[in-house]
Amino acid sequence: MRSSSRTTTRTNDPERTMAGILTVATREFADKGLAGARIDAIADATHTSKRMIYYYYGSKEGLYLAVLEDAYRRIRQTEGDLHLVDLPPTEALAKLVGFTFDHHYKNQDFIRLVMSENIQRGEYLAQSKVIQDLNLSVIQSIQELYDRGVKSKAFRAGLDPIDIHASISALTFFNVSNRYTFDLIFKRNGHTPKALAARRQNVIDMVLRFVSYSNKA
Amino acid sequence: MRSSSRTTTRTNDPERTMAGILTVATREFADKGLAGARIDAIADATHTSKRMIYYYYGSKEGLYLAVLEDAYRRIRQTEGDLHLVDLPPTEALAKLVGFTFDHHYKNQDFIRLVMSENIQRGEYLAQSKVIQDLNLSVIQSIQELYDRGVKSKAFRAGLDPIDIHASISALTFFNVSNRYTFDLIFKRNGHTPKALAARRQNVIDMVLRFVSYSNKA
DNA sequence: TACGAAATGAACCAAACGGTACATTCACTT
DNA sequence: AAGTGAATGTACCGTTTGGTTCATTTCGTA
Repeated sequence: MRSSSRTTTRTNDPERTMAGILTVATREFADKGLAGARIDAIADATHTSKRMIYYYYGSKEGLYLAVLEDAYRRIRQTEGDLHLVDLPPTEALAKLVGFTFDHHYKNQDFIRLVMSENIQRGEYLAQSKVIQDLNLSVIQSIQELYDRGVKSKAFRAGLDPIDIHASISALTFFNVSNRYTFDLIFKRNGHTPKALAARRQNVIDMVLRFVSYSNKA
Repeated sequence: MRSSSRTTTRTNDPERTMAGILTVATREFADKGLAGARIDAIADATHTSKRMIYYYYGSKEGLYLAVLEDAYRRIRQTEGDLHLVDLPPTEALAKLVGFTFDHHYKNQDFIRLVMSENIQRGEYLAQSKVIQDLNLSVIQSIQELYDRGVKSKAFRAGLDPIDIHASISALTFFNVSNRYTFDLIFKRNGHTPKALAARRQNVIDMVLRFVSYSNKA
């Protein structure tokens, strides 16, 4: 006696199954971290079963790694085409910072995964062969843009593009990563559209003033 | 038949027991996060037993909350006496930023706990009655120092002390919180004494340039 | 159209884990 | 010195959880 009358036509669709698992798993891992995430919870939220998770990803950690890699891959994809080369250096940098700010804000899952990964001392990121050859483009963009700025006397010389990137990341990442503790301690809501816009502008200003030769306005 | 010959002299020392548990638990929670931490692991690393953990702290979450509160309490204690009032505004701000940078670097456990807490959306920090009335002093310091700076025309007007604090926190926090993923992706070691000193100086410069009226030097 | 590999479902398992029951010992008060 | 509540040790328990076993169905292909 199985599904009595109905034709039970099961359709095999491995790619869809895998993608479905990955989507659900991303949410769960971003939400709870590796240790806090539950395979059963992921399975339940999927249109498939726990059996399939192990069939395709082998283990909880395998799934986590796949999620991590996919998250980085997606982040890389949306970056890139900002056409910074077409803009004068100051505007280009402002655009890059503003974009990064928005980008981090829109990809909180990614931020949370990165936090998770840092709590585990980068253990899984270190295992990934895929991830470690991708973020160079950002640095190249900054390098190119910075060199132009120095040449045109808009920027001061002697700065390290990776250091500039670190500052941009820090300011934009923190805005998302620490929002809960920060807002709680200072009893405010830093994520109203208004507060967010103000913070965004200050972050941009901060970076511009850091690289600028002089900083009026 | 119990410990056969020896006198078995057990010494009761509740305060020591509690403090011991807290110390070990802090390390474990900072290391693995709330979900990743293991009560058995904490118990084993203690000079006492799991029974005592529940006797004093009630539950895993009770212990975690105690750890969180204690960590914030300790951070607050070491802050405070910087005597910024005695310094001219620019120097005072530089000192505050530098101190915060070092302070975060020296208290990585605290950083990791805060990360953990943000992954859980501040759920436990929100429960704490103790924590939420402490960080005002930092803001007051910045406010005082900033006002002096504006008055002496060293700083430009119109900035928000909480926003300045956010920037200082972001730059110094990120340096610790994201060290693993950052170093991995950029294939470098940002935590040699040399790299650290350079980064520290840049962070200070960045904040000073942000508030400065003009920024030569 | 028969065949075999890929894909899927349902039930099950052993270990890990948070938490507790029960008995015992310490240390302070009177 | 007895009595009492606080403090501690040992052993145990029920559930959760990552992972698996076994059987079945799908579907491209020979």
